[in-house]
Amino acid sequence: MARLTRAESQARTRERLIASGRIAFARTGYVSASIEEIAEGAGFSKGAFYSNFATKEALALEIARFDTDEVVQATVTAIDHAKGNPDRMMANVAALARSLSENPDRYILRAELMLHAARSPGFAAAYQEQYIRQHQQITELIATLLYQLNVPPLSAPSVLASAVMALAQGHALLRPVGDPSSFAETLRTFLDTAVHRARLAAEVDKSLSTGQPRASSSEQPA
Amino acid sequence: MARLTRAESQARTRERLIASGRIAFARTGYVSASIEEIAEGAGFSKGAFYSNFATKEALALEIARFDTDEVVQATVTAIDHAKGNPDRMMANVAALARSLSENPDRYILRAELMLHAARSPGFAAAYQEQYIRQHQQITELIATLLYQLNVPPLSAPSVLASAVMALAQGHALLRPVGDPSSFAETLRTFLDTAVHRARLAAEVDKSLSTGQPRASSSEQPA
Amino acid sequence: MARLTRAESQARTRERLIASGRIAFARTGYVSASIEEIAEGAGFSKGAFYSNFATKEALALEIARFDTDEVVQATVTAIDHAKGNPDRMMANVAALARSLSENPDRYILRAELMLHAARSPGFAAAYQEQYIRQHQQITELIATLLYQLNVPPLSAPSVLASAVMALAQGHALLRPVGDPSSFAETLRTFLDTAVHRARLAAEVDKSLSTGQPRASSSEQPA
Amino acid sequence: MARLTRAESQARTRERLIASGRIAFARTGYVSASIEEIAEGAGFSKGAFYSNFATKEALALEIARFDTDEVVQATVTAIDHAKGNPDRMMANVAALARSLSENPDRYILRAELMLHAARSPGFAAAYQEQYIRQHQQITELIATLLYQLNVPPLSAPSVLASAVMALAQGHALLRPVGDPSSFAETLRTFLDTAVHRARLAAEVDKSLSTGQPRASSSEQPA
DNA sequence: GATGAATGAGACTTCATTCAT
DNA sequence: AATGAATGAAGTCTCATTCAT
Repeated sequence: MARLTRAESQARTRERLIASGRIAFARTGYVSASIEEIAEGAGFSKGAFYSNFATKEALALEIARFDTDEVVQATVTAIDHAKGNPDRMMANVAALARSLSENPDRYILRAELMLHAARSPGFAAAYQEQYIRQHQQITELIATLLYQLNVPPLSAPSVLASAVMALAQGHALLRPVGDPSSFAETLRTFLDTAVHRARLAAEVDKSLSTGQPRASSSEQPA
Repeated sequence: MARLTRAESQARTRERLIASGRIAFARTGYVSASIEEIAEGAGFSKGAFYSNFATKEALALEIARFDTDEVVQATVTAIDHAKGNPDRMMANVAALARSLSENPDRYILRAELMLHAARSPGFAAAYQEQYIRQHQQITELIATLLYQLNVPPLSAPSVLASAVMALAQGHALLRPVGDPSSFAETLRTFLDTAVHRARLAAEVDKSLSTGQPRASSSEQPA
Repeated sequence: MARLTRAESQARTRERLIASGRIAFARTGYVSASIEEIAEGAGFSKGAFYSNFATKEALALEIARFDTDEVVQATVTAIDHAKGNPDRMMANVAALARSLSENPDRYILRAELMLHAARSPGFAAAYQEQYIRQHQQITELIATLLYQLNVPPLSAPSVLASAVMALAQGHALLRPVGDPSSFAETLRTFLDTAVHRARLAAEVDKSLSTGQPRASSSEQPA
Repeated sequence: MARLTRAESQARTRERLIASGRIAFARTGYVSASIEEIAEGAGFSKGAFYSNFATKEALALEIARFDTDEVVQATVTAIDHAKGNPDRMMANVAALARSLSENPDRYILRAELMLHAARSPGFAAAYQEQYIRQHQQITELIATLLYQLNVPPLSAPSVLASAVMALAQGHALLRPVGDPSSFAETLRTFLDTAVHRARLAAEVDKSLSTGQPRASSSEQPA
């Protein structure tokens, strides 16, 4: 095996601590998760933690960065791989939503971080940067999707992005108290409806101009 | 002033502790809020707390009950006061959404409780009861609203209730990290759209049967 | 045995913690002495310590107060018991010096506190109050002594008080590095000299007026 | 510039660490000063520290040696430069006292070391060697001074040396708690008094033998 | 010789909880 | 019922020291 340089070795340590931290924060909560638990989960001592992060909050921030990177990357990929094809785009977005919401830990973790942000102004400011990055990317995803579907948006894409993010976040929190509904499902319904409506609208325009009757309006949900 | 009986006096103490607990849990977080802080906020000592609640979790549960009672009561009132009038119902629901989301502390508190539920099976079971009560009431509110608006639902009312609750919850969490969007606004948009669509659908049906042209489909958002 | 009231019981706890703290600070040093060590020395748990003192520094301050009280009290007694008699006063002061310097722990403790004062402005301000109390009392002791001995002072009594306190403090610190000299001895020498000089001066005055020779000036040290 | 040899380079590192250690011990205290702080102050890493000193205590010892060397050297110079002239000697001693006491850090540092000596027998033994060197040198300074002034000593010069060292040490510790008096001032007073007394004594002897009146005894302090 | 990541003991402090008053 | 002193476990963080690079 190739010997790791010192820098590589430390980067590995950091990565493991971050991974362990994500698990610990999600499982135990930001406040309750102990440095001991986090370090041990990564296979290190408490001291190693403090060699890599000044405080627990510093780790939380790094986790937020990591988490954002992942989501942004996945979003970019979803857009790029669709290559302008609306059907592929729909499928990609649905798959992305399912994949993200399939692991509720991500949203539990986010809830922890957001609650911490509500109490720590410093952390809030730093976390905000990450939030904005994600929000912009999702806004772009939505705008692209709507454009490709040729669907006039209900609201501005950035507002829709907020709504989508809130919905995903909220769903994850409702689950532990017994709510069986799923964000991916809800989103899927909206997407299908939007497409259906787009197609329907075109059809209606045509039928209006020819005087032919169309499908009943009860099939056209919102 | 009339002397309070022993029972009344204790009930008062409980109430104050519950009120203080809501504030403390929202401000400081469930884990970080100390019994001392809660008791002091109610004007009592730690001992008084333990005379009224076995543990911190027992208080959390009582708080959940209280919170649910408030929301259920407000929902019932919103339905009843509409007296079958769709416009009044629309206004009531919008007002309810605004009033609830105006105080983000309620949702911060709920996030705390939901996260705690994710870790404490006992608490989760107990909180679930409360959640179900709210969910049923909101389902009824939605069903009633849709019925009065004569709008065919996108999904089952109970699923819509979950979505609405998730959206409200999610929005509250997004705020501390800088998201400026508002749940009440989002909901309002949906409501208006739904009404618009309902009216439009009726008009379309009519125009179709008479052959008259209708407003362009681009005015029909989703 | 008489049952202790709650207040009495806590006062006892405080006293024991203070006593234990004095020992621990002197033996182990202010920084190194642990709350555990202090509490255990008093027969309590760490928690009991924090029920009585907010921080280690708060204990240090209480110790300073206690220490000052003792010294001030002893000084007052030394003055009062002399009842204006110069010989008794001399003996009292010498005894006081011996008794204080016989227990070097007091000065070790003081050195710890003074060093801490050099680093903690808050503590310095609070300790200063105690220092001033002692200094004033010792100034009074010295002024009284000089007056009764009818010795014109080398400097202002308050400056002499500083010198005496510094000397006592310094001697205690020199001991651990092997200096065998003693503050009490040094002070005794000064006192005897002062008296001797006072007597001598009177004699010289007399001899001058009668023309009788006196003892050689080489017997009159400084 | 000439390349430093390996040995020279290491000597430089040691010197810097010692200088940084003096500052750190004085500023932060022996116990609280961290190796990191010391190394960083010297522009090195912790590793460099441990390449030069086995433990923190080893550095303390080296610092003690350094400090002693400086004082001894200054004392020797003060004696030598006086070249037997009493007035110059007086001035030199006064200047030395002022220069030493002008930087209270030296005495803060010494207090730290002495307190550490009180707790570490090994360190005490080693520090004692340094103390003795200084004490002997100061004893010689005092003896020389008294001889040149032709003043019969109050006590043995070595005892006076202890007193002077204690006084200097004590004064430095009293300062942080607000004592405004100064060792240099105190010493100056003593020196002036001693000289005055020496001159006076000579005059008195003369006046006694001639029957002439002399200055009032109240001008002759002790 | 110098670096600094990692260790692990130990520090101060907080806090849910108990219990005598 | 209410108080609050005391407990003791647990948490965050510091730091002297080691050792591979």
